[in-house]
Amino acid sequence: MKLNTKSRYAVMALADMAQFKESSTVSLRDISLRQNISLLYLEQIFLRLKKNNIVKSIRGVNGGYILTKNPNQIKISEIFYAVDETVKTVGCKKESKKGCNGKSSKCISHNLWDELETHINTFFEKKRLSDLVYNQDKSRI
Amino acid sequence: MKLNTKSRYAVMALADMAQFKESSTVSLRDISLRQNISLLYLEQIFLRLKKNNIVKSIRGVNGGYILTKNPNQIKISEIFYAVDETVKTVGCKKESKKGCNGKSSKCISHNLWDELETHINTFFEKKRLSDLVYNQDKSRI
DNA sequence: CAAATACTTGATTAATTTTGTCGGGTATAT
DNA sequence: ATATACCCGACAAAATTAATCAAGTATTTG
Repeated sequence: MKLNTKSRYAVMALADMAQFKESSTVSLRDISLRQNISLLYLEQIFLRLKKNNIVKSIRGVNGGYILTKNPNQIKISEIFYAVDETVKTVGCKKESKKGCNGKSSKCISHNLWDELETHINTFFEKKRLSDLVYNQDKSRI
Repeated sequence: MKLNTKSRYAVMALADMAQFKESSTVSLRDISLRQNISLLYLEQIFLRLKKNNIVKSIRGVNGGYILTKNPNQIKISEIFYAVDETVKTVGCKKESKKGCNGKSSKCISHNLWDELETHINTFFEKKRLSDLVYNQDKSRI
């Protein structure tokens, strides 16, 4: 199982914003430099974050992005949802008539994967952006 | 985050074996038919399971594979380890001198991903093959 | 012993997904 | 005006996953 960069970068970038929000807006260029993430890729990610109302944008010189809520009100799960990251553990489509393996029933391990999905999603539901910002200095290298 | 088929098939196949173990050995051909998994792909998977001592093989006619332990002694985590499935949430190598993003320190979200990894691995450590076999009929379609 | 079954192994290919980049925009402050 | 910075769809490169192929070896059974 691997977490993709899109969701990882999204969280990193938002945490960065939460941390460096002295100025009202934060430009992607700054985030790009500080977090070492490609600017063009960040743009792609922030379009989605904006569509999902996690940030709002201000155009033009001195423009940038602002968090729409307090970091303690932003769940990691929302961020993941915004960038289309979902936890997929089962092979079969839930809607499909046929079961996981083309048979008429659930595959033998179906329930396990369902539990796993719930287990992971619960983690993301509990965690908030603020958990990163205020704790991240606790155990640096 | 997506679970790959290799680990999913491995668990399915082993659960199948645990369930249909009337005869002493179970052939991959049977598993292939029952679980709808490519025989050739199964062979690849079982080589790894064998190397990791989760099954042993008997060649020739009436041959097949046998679980080396009781299903209640086989952790899902061992199975995953055997087929090289690991949970990877962080971008940076743990050994590398440089931090996650080429900087000298851990990235801002590093601890979160570490926690996530632990959270998922704990799940796999707790679950055993027997949990699948004896429960799987509880809520079939 | 011949034939069928079933495991063994490394290499290679096909398919998919991820990870970006590109090119052209538009809005705003100075 | 011009520089900055967001906006957006399409596209391409890279990596990974999933699966197949080819050519075996061992064992049972008639």
